[in-house]
Amino acid sequence: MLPSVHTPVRKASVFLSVHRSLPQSTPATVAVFASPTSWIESDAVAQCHQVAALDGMVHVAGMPDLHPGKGAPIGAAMASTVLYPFLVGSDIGCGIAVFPIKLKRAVPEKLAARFPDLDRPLDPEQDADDPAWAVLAGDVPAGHVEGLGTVGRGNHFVELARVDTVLEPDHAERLGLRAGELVLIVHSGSRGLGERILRAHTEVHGAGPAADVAAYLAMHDAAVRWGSLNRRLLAARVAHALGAEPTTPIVDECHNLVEIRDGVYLHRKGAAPGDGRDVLVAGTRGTPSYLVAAHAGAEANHSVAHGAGRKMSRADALRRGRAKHTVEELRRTPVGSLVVCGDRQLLFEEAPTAYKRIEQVVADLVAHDLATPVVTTVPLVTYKTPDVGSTPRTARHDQRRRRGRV
DNA sequence: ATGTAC
Repeated sequence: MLPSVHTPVRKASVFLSVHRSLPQSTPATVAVFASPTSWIESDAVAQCHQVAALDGMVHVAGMPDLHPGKGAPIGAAMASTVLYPFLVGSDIGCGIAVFPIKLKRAVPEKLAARFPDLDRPLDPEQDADDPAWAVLAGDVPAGHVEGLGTVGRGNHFVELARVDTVLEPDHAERLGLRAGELVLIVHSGSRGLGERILRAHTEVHGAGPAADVAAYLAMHDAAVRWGSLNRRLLAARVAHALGAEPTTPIVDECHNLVEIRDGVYLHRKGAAPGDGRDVLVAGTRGTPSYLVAAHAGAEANHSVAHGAGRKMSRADALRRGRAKHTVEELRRTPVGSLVVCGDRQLLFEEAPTAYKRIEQVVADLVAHDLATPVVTTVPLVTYKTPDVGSTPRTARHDQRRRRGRV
């Protein structure tokens, strides 16, 4: 239920709340694009108002996947005359890309076993014949070679999915998508690079504005390029391992970044650019995703949701999930897909029940005229982190292996 | 979400 501080305003048949945060010389507006029945935590709305009270803030738009983050809400687009690095967060350049992939047969059990270890960085010797290297033509942004080709943790994943329902046939055709065809969906960011950039700022300025905007933006832009490059590396790596040709993405939008738009800094944290772009709104490890044509206007800060959005904190998902689910039912989902995840804790944290219903999130985007669904995709194999082998390993061994030293 | 410290 939405907190009482919200003043619901009926707009046609949809719900939208717009109000001002006081006191401030030029008060910022807050708008949350969700229906009254959608699950939005009051803590997340409170974070929107905290952000709205910051110096220079103009407008805060909460997406239907809005949920509380560390200091700032996730699923929000925040326009300000001042650039705040913490409103982008540490995973600068995180985004979701969609790559067509052609496979003769798609048996989840067989393909799951063929996924490469995406915790291990690309190795010049071990992966010498990997076509992923071709993606690296030219310089690596910021010279950051560490972690290239790794997917990371948290909500990041690489998923082999099948195009299911085609809702906009002409648009789908333009993207080269037909029902039954396969895609790789890659959700990953700038790994250690973005984290390093935010930390360098935070150590000196905390949650304050960027002191040297040009310097921050130069590093930020490199992290955004690094993230996109890494998604291509990941897709090429997986395609190679599955015996398919690497492809270029038909969709690749970054949902953690800042851009200069209409003369202000538009920070996006878990909000994808929604101005005439195609965006993959990720479901969960066990539910469909929606590829949408986004057409969000100024009131939504030209943004759309980036996924289902967490309904439970990681701690709650772990505690409640252990009582509710077995590892087996999380590894084999209701839609028949497999989840490759050797980390039991992560499996519970990322359980579909820990997330909002993607159908409701997309319905909210549609109701507010922010996006039009083009196709749905259904997972076949979702890769999170390597399956644990039969040989017990020490934590130190796992750490070394992730860094490519074993 | 992250690398690192506990």
